[in-house]
Amino acid sequence: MRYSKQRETIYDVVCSTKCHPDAEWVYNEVRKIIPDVSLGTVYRNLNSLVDARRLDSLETALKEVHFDGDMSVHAHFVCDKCSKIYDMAIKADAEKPEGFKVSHEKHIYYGICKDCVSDNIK
Amino acid sequence: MRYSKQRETIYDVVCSTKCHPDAEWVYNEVRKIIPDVSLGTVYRNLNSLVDARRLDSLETALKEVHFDGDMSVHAHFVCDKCSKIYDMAIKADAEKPEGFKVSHEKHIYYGICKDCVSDNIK
DNA sequence: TATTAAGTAGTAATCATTCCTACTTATGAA
DNA sequence: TTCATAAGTAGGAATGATTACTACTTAATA
Repeated sequence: MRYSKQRETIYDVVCSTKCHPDAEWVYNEVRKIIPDVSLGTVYRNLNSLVDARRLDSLETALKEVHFDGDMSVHAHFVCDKCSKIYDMAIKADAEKPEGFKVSHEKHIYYGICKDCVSDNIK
Repeated sequence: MRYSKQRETIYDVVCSTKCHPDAEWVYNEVRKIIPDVSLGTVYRNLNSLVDARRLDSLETALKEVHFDGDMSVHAHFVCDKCSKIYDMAIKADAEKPEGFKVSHEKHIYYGICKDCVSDNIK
């Protein structure tokens, strides 16, 4: 994989936020740095960065694809109400099935986040 | 939610297989029972069954949506080579932070399955 | 600095999924 | 058992996120 300014900018943009952005958000941020970047380039590179295991992707209940530059093994919590995505620590890691080669894993919890729970009480 | 023959047939079809089918597969199976069922009806009911927590959905690395009638908490292993989906015992659990209401969870492992690993050795 | 294969911008095409409309049916009340 | 009505459906059109295509550009290597 050859160096490209576009790909590294896309990578930096995803890594510099904790908001778990989607492709459109990344596109808009990258345009602030490379105004004529194309949306296709953003999609292509997000995918190749995920394939290269430099980024992670996750899907919300609404089937939106979001990206995460934090490649440490951790879980996500997606709020069904406000759609905010939270990072969560993984507690236990148990037995691996014999003969299967796990290359990466996704742990997503869905529900109502702290903020939305307290909004309901008000 | 009112009874409909279409919805119950769709539910039965998903529950009667362990293959974690996608919408198209369900559509073709349901057509064997209700020949003039429409694809829109299959999509609408798969979604409403997921919303009603009677079915589960999961996405492969290729962003295909698959369905599962087994609502017990378990993980999935998706083979990056043959795309087969396996059921697995839960390996990882997250620290559920105070105040968050978890309604359901997804645990997906990606990699190479036992069969494909041994194919490579041959 | 010349070669070339990988990468890009811009735009067109794709296709899984959703939306729309007129018709059908389950359900509960009278 | 009608009847009213709101939920559900078939069939087809529309949507929109993502991918594909093409001519141009650029990184990497000799």
